[in-house]
Amino acid sequence: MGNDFSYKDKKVITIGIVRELTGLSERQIRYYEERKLIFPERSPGGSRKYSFSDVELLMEIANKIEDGIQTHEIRKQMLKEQKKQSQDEIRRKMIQGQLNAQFGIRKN
Amino acid sequence: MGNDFSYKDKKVITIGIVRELTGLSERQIRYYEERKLIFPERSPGGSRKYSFSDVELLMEIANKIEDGIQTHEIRKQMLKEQKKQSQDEIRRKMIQGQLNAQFGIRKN
DNA sequence: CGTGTAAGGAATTCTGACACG
DNA sequence: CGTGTAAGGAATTCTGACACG
Repeated sequence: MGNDFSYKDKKVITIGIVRELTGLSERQIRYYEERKLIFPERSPGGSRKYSFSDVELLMEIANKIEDGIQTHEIRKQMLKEQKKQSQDEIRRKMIQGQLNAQFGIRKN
Repeated sequence: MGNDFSYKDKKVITIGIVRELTGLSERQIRYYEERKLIFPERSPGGSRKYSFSDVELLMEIANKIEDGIQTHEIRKQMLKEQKKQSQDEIRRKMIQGQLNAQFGIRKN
């Protein structure tokens, strides 16, 4: 149910590669984490690991920073976005649930 | 024309992550490269970088090794596979070319 | 043939801090 | 506030070689 995720959300990219992909400095990338805009995983040794989704998100963040939006403001925007998305998710599931109840379970 | 590739073929994964994803030792991963079964890119400093496709390929290789197939044999199989695929690609393009010639250019 | 390992070095990453503003 | 930088240390990766078989 739901394509969920495959490669795009696997946290496998080290910060040096992210630097190359985004053009951001490691300092910037770590700072955005400090401001709770991005959430890499960690290797056993402590190295940060990012996903392709994270890379995309970092580029969006960079754009907003360039537009003069502060990290605090960006964070609020992102939280609002997340809330909207989870509500959509709930609606989708409720509708799907009703369909299943009426017509039986089928994939998708 | 052709979905080509997106994330799956981007070489962004370091050998330590590949080790975790595949369960292979770094020694094994490097050895399969030495035997020309896998072709990582390199960072400026010399570190190997793999794609998700590489990870999948490594797991197939590992299976064959377990079945007692030698690297040299695996390499021959892979070359044969590649030849078949590129021939399919050529046929596909020729047919597409004829269609374009008769009915004009359109996407896909 | 395929893999483990110890060796030494180089590249990569980490944190906390100072600086500027 | 957002970012650069030098500092010191730790984790990561690299190569070439010896070993076993």
